[in-house]
Amino acid sequence: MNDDAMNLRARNKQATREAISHAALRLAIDQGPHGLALVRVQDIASAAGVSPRTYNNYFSSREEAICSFQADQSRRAGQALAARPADEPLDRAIIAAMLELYTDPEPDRAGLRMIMSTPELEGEALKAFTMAEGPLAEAIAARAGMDPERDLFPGVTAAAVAGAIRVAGRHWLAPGSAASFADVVREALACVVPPAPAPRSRS
Amino acid sequence: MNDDAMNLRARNKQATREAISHAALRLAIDQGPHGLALVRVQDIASAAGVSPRTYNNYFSSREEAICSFQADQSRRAGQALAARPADEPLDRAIIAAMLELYTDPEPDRAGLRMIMSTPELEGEALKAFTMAEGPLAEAIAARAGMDPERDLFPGVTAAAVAGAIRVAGRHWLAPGSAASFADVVREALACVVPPAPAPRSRS
DNA sequence: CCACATCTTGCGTGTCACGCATTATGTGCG
DNA sequence: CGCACATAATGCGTGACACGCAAGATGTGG
Repeated sequence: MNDDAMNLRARNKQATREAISHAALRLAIDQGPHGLALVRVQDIASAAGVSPRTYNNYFSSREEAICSFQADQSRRAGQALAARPADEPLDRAIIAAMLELYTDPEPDRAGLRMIMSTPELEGEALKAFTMAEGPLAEAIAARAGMDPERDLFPGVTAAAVAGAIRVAGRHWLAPGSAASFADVVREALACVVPPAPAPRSRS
Repeated sequence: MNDDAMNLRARNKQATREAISHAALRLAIDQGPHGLALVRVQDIASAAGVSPRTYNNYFSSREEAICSFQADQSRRAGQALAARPADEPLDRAIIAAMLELYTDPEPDRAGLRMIMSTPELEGEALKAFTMAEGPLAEAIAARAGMDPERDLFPGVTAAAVAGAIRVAGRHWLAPGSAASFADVVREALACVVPPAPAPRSRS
């Protein structure tokens, strides 16, 4: 009961959080990448059914609210990789994990285009994608038997993977690309993922 | 004469721009990563010897002003790579160019630490490092004989390189790292730079 | 059913970005 | 050598925002 009871409150919080985030992204998409300034905090709050002050209890900027979904997704990158079977080679594990995480439902083109090609959102969008790096680096280090504090490989590889997915997204949004997002991500990751992880420990 | 005359105006602009940026970074460093909110626009403007309104003619946020130096540096990444001899292999060219650009004067530890480990600056800092990617991708594509619009390799590699340098910076700032920044960057780039560029064109 | 914790809300405040009009500072030409 | 023009700097006013604070609403547990 403790769990259920606590979960009730926690889920209310989560629900309003998602309501605000969803409303913010929706309104932003409606106005398009060039009219983001027209999306007022008041609009987001009322669209989410909360007070403007409450909105500010969950997010401290419009940008943060709009990119919240992307940020949450990136935060799961670590556990996505950790969930892969331990005997899978690193490169295959990374590719499989990232495909699961980012292409399980094909991303919403409008939403992704909004957060990736709106100048005012660039900073928050980069923060959102970069949030994958920490957990990813931990998971990579665990797999390669390295110390993420001492060895550069995990952190650098994580950054490369996150960057590859970001570039894949940009490419997928570009006009004239008929490929599925999964194919683009595969091709992008193939450029940076080490076929042989070369798990040398630091000298 | 046209050049000199025009240069006078342009150099005045550049000078005030640098004055503002420098003052902003200086004040931010003085307050430390935890007191950025105490750095008022008015302070930056008066420290730079300009009006607060003028400050806002050059930068539209404190964060942008503080990270301006890093952004300018990143913007030169493309030409740094393009300036390498054409017969140099891609991996060596990238490493040499990045070492020139980012380690020619060893970075200022206080400044780098400020922009890399201040939460409020994270978005702008990422934008600053990411600004290297576009020009870098162009230069890589030119070297590999690829089309940066169609092939993913240039863009992904550029993102990986920028990410590697960012991670190298973080590692270099961590306590207990006695290595020079150049060594850290070398080691980081070794994790992502393709020893053989594998210049296959897209099917 | 009641005391407590947590969430929501309204209000006030200080800061900020920016449009607009005015003044100062270079620029090029007659 | 000035004089018309372009560009930059400044002052002012406005609208919006983030956030601290305290009161009210809503669950939570005994």
